[in-house]
Amino acid sequence: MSRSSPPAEPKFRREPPAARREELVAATLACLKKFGHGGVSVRRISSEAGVSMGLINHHFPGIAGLVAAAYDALATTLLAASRAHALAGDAGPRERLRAFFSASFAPEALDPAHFRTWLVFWSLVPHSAEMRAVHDRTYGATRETLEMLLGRLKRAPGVPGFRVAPAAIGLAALIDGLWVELSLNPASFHPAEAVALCNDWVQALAAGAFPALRAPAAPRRH
Amino acid sequence: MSRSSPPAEPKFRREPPAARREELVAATLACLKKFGHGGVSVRRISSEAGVSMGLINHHFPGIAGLVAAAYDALATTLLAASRAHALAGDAGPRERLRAFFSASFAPEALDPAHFRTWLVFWSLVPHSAEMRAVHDRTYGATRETLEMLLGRLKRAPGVPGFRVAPAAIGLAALIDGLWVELSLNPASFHPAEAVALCNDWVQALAAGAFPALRAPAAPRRH
DNA sequence: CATGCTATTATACGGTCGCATAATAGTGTG
DNA sequence: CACACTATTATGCGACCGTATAATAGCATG
Repeated sequence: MSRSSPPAEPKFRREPPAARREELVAATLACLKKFGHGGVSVRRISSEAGVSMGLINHHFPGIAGLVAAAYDALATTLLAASRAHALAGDAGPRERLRAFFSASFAPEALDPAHFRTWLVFWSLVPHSAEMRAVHDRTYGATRETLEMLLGRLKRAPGVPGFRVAPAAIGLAALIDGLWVELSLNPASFHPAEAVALCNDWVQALAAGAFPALRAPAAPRRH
Repeated sequence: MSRSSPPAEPKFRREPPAARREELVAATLACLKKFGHGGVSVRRISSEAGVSMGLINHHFPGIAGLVAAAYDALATTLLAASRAHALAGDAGPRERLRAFFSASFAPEALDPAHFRTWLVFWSLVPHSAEMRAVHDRTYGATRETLEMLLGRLKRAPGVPGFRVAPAAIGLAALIDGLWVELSLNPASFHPAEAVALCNDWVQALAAGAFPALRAPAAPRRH
């Protein structure tokens, strides 16, 4: 019957390097979500991607470079999503910030697997210049987004001046700290409480209640 | 000459289990500081402690139990130190909180090796009931300490009422978030800025600038 | 000084790791 | 249709992992 006809399916498909790299990055993120640190493994990632081991070392200088690429991809994607969420529609500065907070504590952001992934990235930052570069760029972009949103708040009527840069640092830290604890123990407090704490922080800022953040550009008139 | 006299030094010393366990915990902390995740290794820890591999499995059910004991020991020690630092002398509530913040961003708290160690603990929490228990207890103790310090602030003259429990959650998150970012990139901002941001948060709380934290026990009179 | 308990050591086993190497095979080009 | 290019696979190597096992030896007790 079909014995003489060789199977038409090729054993593998040759893909352009860029596409294959994206596939490997996606597989890396999947493994990090599933296994955390244990997911940083050539064998696991290649198996997840459905390719052989050697392909990773062919497209990347090593597993460290692949993880850095994954870090970059995930961080960029998530920030873009939160940013778009905050900038959707035409709302006031407080509502936009509130939207950003809601996105930061949405169920998918509090997925334990997501936290696992992030911990892997963080633990690699001190050991790899490439990871450190990705972190610095990502954290800088987050701060810039918050500075943009806080800048709109600052220009709102009735809001006293404040130094936007350190304010963004403080707000980013508050968000991250709440997110970490909520990821470690979802029962510590309710995500809505986290959003409320962030909103309160913004309210206090807009009320000029943070002495050290008062703008030096607009010194007190004597 | 001395051929016939056997060496007087015994090959090892027999120690009571409790002392040996403490030694192993100390060696574990040293390895976590040095190697991060790579330090979670029977061989490395036993080598650090100067004992043989098997001793770990003799005194602990496995390496997970040992790490949990190390987590407990370190967290308890650090919190006690910060607590003592905040309660030293006879200062006002704001000064005590400031002392707590200073301890939280002191050079030894920002040691990269310390951060590495903490990341290992955090990454193990989701996978181990024992680690989770230690975290819950530790985080609860931290919150209680902050609640105690914030309680003193609340009772200070001229300070409007506020809900202490969620306030402690927010303050703990702010501290942790600043500490994480400072550990990831010491150049992002200066530790003094972190202290200033925490102090500002306390000032705003004492000024009643956090709407959602206003005490429900003193509802608005109509 | 002999004896027993057990803390401690030494070793072996099966497994996974990253990486290097050589062979294989898809695929565009002549 | 043959060829060359290289993406891809398959395999092997040395190192480390955690744990189980049996042998060793410190030390208290009689």
